[in-house]
Amino acid sequence: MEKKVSQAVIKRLPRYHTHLQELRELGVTKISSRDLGEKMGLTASQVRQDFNCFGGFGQQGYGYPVDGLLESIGRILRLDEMKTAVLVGAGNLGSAIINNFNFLTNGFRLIAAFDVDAGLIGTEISGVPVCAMDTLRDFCREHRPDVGVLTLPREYAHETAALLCDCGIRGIWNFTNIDLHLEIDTVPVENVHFAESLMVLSYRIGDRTKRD
Amino acid sequence: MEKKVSQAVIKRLPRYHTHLQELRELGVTKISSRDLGEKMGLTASQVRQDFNCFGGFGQQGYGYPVDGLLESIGRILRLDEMKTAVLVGAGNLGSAIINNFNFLTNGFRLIAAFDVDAGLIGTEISGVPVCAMDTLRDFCREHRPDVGVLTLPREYAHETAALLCDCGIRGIWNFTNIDLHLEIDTVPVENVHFAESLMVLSYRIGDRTKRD
DNA sequence: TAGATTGTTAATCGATTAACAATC
DNA sequence: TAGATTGTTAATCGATTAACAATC
Repeated sequence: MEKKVSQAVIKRLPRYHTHLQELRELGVTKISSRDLGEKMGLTASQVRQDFNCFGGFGQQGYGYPVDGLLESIGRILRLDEMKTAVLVGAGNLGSAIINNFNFLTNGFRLIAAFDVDAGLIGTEISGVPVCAMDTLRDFCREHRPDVGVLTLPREYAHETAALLCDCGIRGIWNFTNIDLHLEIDTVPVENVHFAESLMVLSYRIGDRTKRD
Repeated sequence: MEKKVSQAVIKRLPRYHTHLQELRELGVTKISSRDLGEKMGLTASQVRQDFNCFGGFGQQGYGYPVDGLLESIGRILRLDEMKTAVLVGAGNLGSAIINNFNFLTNGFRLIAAFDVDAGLIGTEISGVPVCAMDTLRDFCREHRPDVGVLTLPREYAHETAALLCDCGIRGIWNFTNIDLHLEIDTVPVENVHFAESLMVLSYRIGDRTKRD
């Protein structure tokens, strides 16, 4: 029953979720693999293969119920279970993420931020308390956050990641331009590397010029 | 001579670049595919295959010269050509990117930001002037920026992307939680979707629990 | 020359697509 | 029942890995 789910499929799950949410908002109650695929730029075959990694969500001759499918995918992604996160590095990027990113709709409660800046410590950013960096260890031991968000300068990324792992963190969301995933492979790491993304864009627009 | 370069290879190029930069800083002058692969979590074969998409950068019996390889990859990614960018939406996320992200080291000059907030218009963020949203069209016609950075509310993403395309933008760097790449396929779009990344992490830590 | 390591071809592996029987 | 569409198996395609001759 339990098929091994490939990385490619997992990366598509959030997109399915987003598109299904959109459909639900539009009042659509059922969708065929063909229509969903078309909307997302995938083949109907691929959509069905993807869903069947987790079991039969559809009904022959009818399609997939939007609500049920959305809930199933949400459960697979564990969006229904509330998890907690701490953010390390409450500077520009860190505070932007606190202010902008909706942790709650993604199943996370951001319980604290940490920084070395004395001017920030003791304040709140969008309701999230900013604590002193040297209280991070004790805080994690006490509150056992599930995920650590790294938005600090790259120089401190490794040691902080190590500290978090040491305190039993379950995952790291890494905004640092450093490949953490290689050294710490006991704990899953997801990277958000702005520069890599822009470089790919740079390559792709360059390519385009040649064609003109 | 011109092999088709796969998406997978292109996505690895920025990582090669970063790792080679690191090596150069450490004073390393040559590296074998085996050692580079080990450092990056790839096989030696894959490293050689990747580089040979673009031509023979190495020397048999010796390896790859770090400097030369770095420069070649930089040129492939067009990091050596200076391009220009405008940012649309100078709120929290937008200003964080302006303040934090080093456009210059990625071959871009951020020449202006645009917003509807009268309080921001006329100010500067890290030396980047913030202009009124309704001047965007004229500005683009005059200055012909290469890339548009979308950090505005998702509701306005589509119309703004359309406007930019209309003014001859060559690429879009999209921070909006919307799949732009499907509708506008004349212009390359690179997406930075925070939520998707966190959902994948959520899935992966969930998975881990079962094993314990 | 001997050792090392590339460039490149062939083999393998995995993911996507196509096809179709099952069934709502 | 007839039409539609899934679930699933088989075929294809592409990417990764292995192997090895070329050569520095």
